[in-house]
Amino acid sequence: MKMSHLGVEKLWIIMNDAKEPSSSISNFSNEFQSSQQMDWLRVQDSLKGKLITEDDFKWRLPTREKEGSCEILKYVGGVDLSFSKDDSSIACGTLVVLDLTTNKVVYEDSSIVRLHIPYLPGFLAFREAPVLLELLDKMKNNAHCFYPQLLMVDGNGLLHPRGFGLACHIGVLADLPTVGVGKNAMRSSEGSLKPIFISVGHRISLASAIAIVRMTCKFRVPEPIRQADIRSRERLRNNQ
DNA sequence: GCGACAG
DNA sequence: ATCTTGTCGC
Repeated sequence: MKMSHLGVEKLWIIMNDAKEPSSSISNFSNEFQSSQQMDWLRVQDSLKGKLITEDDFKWRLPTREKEGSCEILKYVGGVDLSFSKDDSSIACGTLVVLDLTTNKVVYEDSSIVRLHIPYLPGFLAFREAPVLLELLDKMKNNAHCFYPQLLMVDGNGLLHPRGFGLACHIGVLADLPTVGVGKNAMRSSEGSLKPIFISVGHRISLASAIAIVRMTCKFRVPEPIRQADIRSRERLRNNQ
């Protein structure tokens, strides 16, 4: 009840924030964009109702002690998009899966697409999620044995103006535990040299999210995301 | 009026 | 996100 109230308030604010444009073209364009954003706010609000922000998985973190018959976290996925320098609407979405026991990439798939949705702060998911969800879907439908038990997303989770960033969006729609990894804060906070911003995506607690990111960080950015980033850039360079 | 604003 | 050169260090 509180949530729906909040949603309505925000719609109202956006409409009243819209400045009066001088030409009717931009008037129409602005109104179109506003109504689009109203839809998006409703989608975010509704998906947020399904969000789980605590540990909700059957596996457990790898430890050095030998565990019983419990499933151990082994396959961690990473997703990222790269963009063409010539045509900024051309993007390559990439999904990789790392085996934590060997630290090797055991799965890689990517897709080059033309994006029609612009990037708008706070609405990144509507631009980037579709390609990534498709890559996940393809893997799941094939019942691939390396399908990730957890997914790291290049973008924020709860660290978002409405508490529903790209990592949450993908997590809920794919029904997969996700962790958000941001490389810039929405509100700049230069406390460290170059921090990364870890936030809860879906079906995981912040403590677990941090622990898992830690154990996959060879460099600043956790390896699953770093590999997705490197490989998507590479594919865009060669192919198309 | 100026700066901020995930990727 | 992308543009952009060299440079310091393992």
